[in-house]
Amino acid sequence: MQSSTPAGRAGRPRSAAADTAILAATRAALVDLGWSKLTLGDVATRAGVAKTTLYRRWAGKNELVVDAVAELFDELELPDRGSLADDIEGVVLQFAAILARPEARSGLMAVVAESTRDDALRERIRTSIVERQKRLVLEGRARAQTRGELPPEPDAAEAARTADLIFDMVAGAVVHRTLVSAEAANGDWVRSLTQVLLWGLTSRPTDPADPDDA
Amino acid sequence: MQSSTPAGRAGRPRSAAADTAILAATRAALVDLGWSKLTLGDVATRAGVAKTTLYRRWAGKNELVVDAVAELFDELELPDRGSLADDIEGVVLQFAAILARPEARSGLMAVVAESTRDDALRERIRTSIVERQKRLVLEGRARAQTRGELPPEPDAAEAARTADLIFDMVAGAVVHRTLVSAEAANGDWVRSLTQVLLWGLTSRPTDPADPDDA
DNA sequence: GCGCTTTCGCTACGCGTCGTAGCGTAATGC
DNA sequence: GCATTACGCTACGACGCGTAGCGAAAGCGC
Repeated sequence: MQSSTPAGRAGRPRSAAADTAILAATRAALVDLGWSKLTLGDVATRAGVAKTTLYRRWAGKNELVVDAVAELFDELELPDRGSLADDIEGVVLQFAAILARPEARSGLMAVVAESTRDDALRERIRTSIVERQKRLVLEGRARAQTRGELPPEPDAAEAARTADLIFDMVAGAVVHRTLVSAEAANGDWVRSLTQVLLWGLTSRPTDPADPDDA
Repeated sequence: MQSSTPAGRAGRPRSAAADTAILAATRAALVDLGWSKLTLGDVATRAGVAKTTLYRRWAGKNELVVDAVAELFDELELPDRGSLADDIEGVVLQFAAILARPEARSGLMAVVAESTRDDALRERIRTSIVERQKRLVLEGRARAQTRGELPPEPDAAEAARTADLIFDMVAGAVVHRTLVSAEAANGDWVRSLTQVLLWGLTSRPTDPADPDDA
């Protein structure tokens, strides 16, 4: 986020209600118009605020949509379903359900596209969306380790690399399936994905990062 | 593509050179300006053609960029490197190299974003990019089967589903790694990815699509 | 060669959005 | 009450969009 109380001092405080109204209006506009036809003037009208107010809080369309979309992914949870496989399937289905919503589809990909030429924007996406949800991988692994389904990781750096790999594979596969291949990430598909992932991670006889076994 | 000879009959033929010049100019503009600041007027100037000529051939920015980017992915090849693991690593590294180029980064993600609200555009992407490169998966699997690294697939429908899953996982993971996580898909990472994928696919004791083993 | 057909380059236009400036007003803290 | 900041509103120049209309060029069939 970026508002709350600006910092220390006096003057009229920024309306917190305006923030939520603007972000909700942005999502509504994404549903109705999509990214390309979304205009800040329209968002301002929907939110019931002046266009200048919007520009005082966000630098432009990119930053606004990042914040509007980021809130969607905070819904993700990782309830204990008893096994690592079921945990993975559950969270992947949640992720797929979010990506099925039009405000997430068009908004997320568009800002990622813009972020390829805007380092500040990419960092904003990373901190407010990606890194924020990487907790799910860490939590799931830790839970699986206490269950005994995964061995403890002695090397912290290697553990971090593996977590990043898993995140990229899961998130990337679901995004590619739903947005590029344009097919639903239904139960069957998620089960297959989980199967491949689980077997690939658990049945390693040797350390894959070790070059002498390749 | 969409031009060549319009169809049957007389009149001045469309300049094939103009097509290639326009697509090259589009990629150059993507490098210099990115998707959002790319204008069709600028592309026309770079290509040395009139803006009206451009509109006679492409409906808009989306279709133009799809065609311009699609040509990049036709470079992908699958040379026989002796083993399935090496084949996978080779093609993934090629794919990553293409995605490292700025014209592919911003262009591809942007049109995918637009395609979430434009079925015709999504179909254009699928036929001219996605389905076109799925050949790599099929070819790699066939080669691995003749090597004896993979068992033959009795069920054709199941084989197609598996190929789609692999494609979504590989393409999605590389895209997510390079564009969202913004880290290079270098040799170490590709080896880890291949390792997980290979173990996940080969060490299944039973049919994962069969519900009675779940 | 000659005419028919289609493309091409060019200019000009109305339309919509952008992002900002300026001003008066509203809501706080001290 | 007074300084300070946020807000709503209006107006503005700039720019890209996508199209229309024109004369000229480049092929094909005869």
